[in-house]
Amino acid sequence: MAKYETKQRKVFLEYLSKHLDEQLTAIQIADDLKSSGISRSAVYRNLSDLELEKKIHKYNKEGSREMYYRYSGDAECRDALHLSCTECGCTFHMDQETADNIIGRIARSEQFVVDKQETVIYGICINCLKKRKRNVL
Amino acid sequence: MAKYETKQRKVFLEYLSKHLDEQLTAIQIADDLKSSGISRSAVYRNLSDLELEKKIHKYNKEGSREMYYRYSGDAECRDALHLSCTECGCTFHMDQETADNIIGRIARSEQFVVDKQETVIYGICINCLKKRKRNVL
DNA sequence: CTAGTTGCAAAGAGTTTGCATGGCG
DNA sequence: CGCCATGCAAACTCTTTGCAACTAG
Repeated sequence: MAKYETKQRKVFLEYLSKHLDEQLTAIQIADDLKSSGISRSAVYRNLSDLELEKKIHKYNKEGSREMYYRYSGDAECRDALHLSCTECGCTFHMDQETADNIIGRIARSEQFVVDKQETVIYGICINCLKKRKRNVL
Repeated sequence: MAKYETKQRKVFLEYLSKHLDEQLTAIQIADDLKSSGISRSAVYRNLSDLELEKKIHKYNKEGSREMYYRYSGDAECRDALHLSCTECGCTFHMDQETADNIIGRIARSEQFVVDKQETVIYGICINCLKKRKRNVL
């Protein structure tokens, strides 16, 4: 897979690099790339190629029907444990030391080896917490 | 919602209680309940009612198109942090002390409040690890 | 030239919905 | 009796696929 560097694939990968770690649906991507002359099926096919290469994470969000894709092309991004805010959708990496500590602790107390790639920890980020407090006051 | 106790709903809830914390697809459930005379749409409708009541968690698994449902009707189950094996699909609760410790640590070092209901930690359980080792040897 | 890639439209799969019927309270 | 829930089938949405045309190497 991904043997030829077509102009569609080039534009597609460029697009993803600009949206590292964002939560995107296939249709969002396809719409954004329509003007660049990339078909919906090319988007789907390239997405699933990347999924097989483990460069993109495919998942879904509570209550929605579509799949979401999170591109984390580089190794650093792939090795990190992700935190994702259910309110604003922002996603970021957990500090490595904290992550390693947590994963070690789970391994010891639960005999369970965490898969960093597969796991996303959901919750509320500090900004959304602050916003909430503001609205309550 | 859920104002009348129909015989379908009764059977449906009974079924779920027997499959606490398991990963089920709507179609699996519908198939299992077909013989009890419950239609596919009733299953879907009851599932989404439960989702609104936060008694069931809806999500999807990497690489599959359908949604999975995990019923955790009782409060204890809802309050626990779940670990799920990507190999055998078994799901269980993290020890409360460990969970609280981890969540506290993330709150402090990342300023991020984990949502236990929404988060599932994926990885490999001890049984599957052992199986793997056996196969390697 | 050969094999991978694309675009289109059609097929698929899972889920949702409209409407008439039936059952709970 | 009134309202909610059910069943059926049709509608929908997102995704995948077959196939012919195209293009990178």
